[in-house]
Amino acid sequence: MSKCEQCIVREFSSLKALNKEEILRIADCKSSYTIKKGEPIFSEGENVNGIFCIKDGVCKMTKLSANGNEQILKLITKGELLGQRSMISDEPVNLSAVALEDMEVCFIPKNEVMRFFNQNNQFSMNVLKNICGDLKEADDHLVAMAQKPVKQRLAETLIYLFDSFGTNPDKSLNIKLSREEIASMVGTATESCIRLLSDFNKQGVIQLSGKKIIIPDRDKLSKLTQ
Amino acid sequence: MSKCEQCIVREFSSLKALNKEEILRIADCKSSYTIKKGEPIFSEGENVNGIFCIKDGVCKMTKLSANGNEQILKLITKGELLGQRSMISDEPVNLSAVALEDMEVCFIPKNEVMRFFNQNNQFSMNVLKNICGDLKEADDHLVAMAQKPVKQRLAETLIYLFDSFGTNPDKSLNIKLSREEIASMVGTATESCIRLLSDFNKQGVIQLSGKKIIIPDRDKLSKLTQ
DNA sequence: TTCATTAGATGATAAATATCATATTTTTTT
DNA sequence: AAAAAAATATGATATTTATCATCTAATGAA
Repeated sequence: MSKCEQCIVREFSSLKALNKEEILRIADCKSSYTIKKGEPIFSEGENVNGIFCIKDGVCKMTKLSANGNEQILKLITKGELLGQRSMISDEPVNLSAVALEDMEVCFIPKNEVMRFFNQNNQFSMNVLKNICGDLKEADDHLVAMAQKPVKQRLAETLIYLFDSFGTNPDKSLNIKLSREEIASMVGTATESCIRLLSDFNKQGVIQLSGKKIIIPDRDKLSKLTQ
Repeated sequence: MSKCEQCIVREFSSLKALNKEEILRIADCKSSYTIKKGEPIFSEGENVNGIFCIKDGVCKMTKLSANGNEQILKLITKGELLGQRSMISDEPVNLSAVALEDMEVCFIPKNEVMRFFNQNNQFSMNVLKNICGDLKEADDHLVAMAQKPVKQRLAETLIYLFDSFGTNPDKSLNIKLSREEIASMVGTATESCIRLLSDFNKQGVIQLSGKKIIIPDRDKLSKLTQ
């Protein structure tokens, strides 16, 4: 069992506020899991009772809409925490987390996290600011969904992927998503998404090569978001 | 200047965690304002540096989309607080608040609120839980916007208004909104909104009488949301 | 009250998006 | 490697939604 001291999650998340002693305590009580691509870390409605540290890999945060469609709200990647909101609200999680690639995660039980939360002011402030950031993002996202047409939303989604995951040497997006998954980020039908990608390709804003999406010029694509 | 002790905001908001002494302190440092219908309490991008208590009246929380349309994200009514997220993130507000009717509000400067925040654990926990609730709501709302057609979203909006503001004796919604405002809650064109309201009327799910919207049977309307 | 202005309503039409069908390509399984 | 399955692509069409035009009703100012 690792000591958590060198963990990337400690480096990048709210946990950076914890001191050595507190980190050791976590190392003691955490449990580690490997999640295979396609498997859930948790599912909408579950009682999670703790938070997950994403040590490696990427997952999608999804919610089933009433008509059975899955909406992807965001992607979470290594270094981040999952389940903070639900832990604080003391409610079941409202989103599912599903691995997009094989993942390494750790679980820290609620009572431990809440101990730090109550005794370490910097930690609780970090968590709070994180959630505030999520709320702002959610509001922005909501307005885009309500007001922007599919073409603009698709462009925004591609920019989001570019900014969050960067590109490979060939400038293809460094995140593996099916067209169906991109569509459910955008909030549109898979065929519409494919068609628009194809249009972007013809316009020269992106290049499609197999299922790879190449973004030669971020600015050019970015213009399509407004 | 009132003493805040009997204030409805104290009764219903996070402020209920404050003790008598703390409330007196607020009474001392607060400033009271009357906001006329149509006027903003604050606007997107402003540095607010404190929170507002809504003593009376209702306001809309809006955000301008890139194409110049206003989206109404939610309505805030008496007893609630405004500006918590922005104060905690130490950022300009990301939404505008505009009075839908004449309002009574009080402003509490940031340094005072933060003092309570740091010294009164129950208060900070209340604020945190509030923001967590907002985040959950925003996620749900986002999925509805992305996945549901306009007709369903309109029905949801009417249900939201019914549940939040109730009805007059004639079962008309007890909140005054123009068709344009309803449309910008739903995220659609004003004409489309009017047309659908007219359809609902013909279907007998609602009744239109002047600009009043009468909801004789919540359940019947509720069925249109799925 | 009367006029002017704004809000609401509705038709006609255009544009955006979804759906269904089917072909092609890619991936997985055998 | 071959066969099967799944994902991607694209055409045809239907449905949804927006836009523009025009009319009517409601509201506010003189």
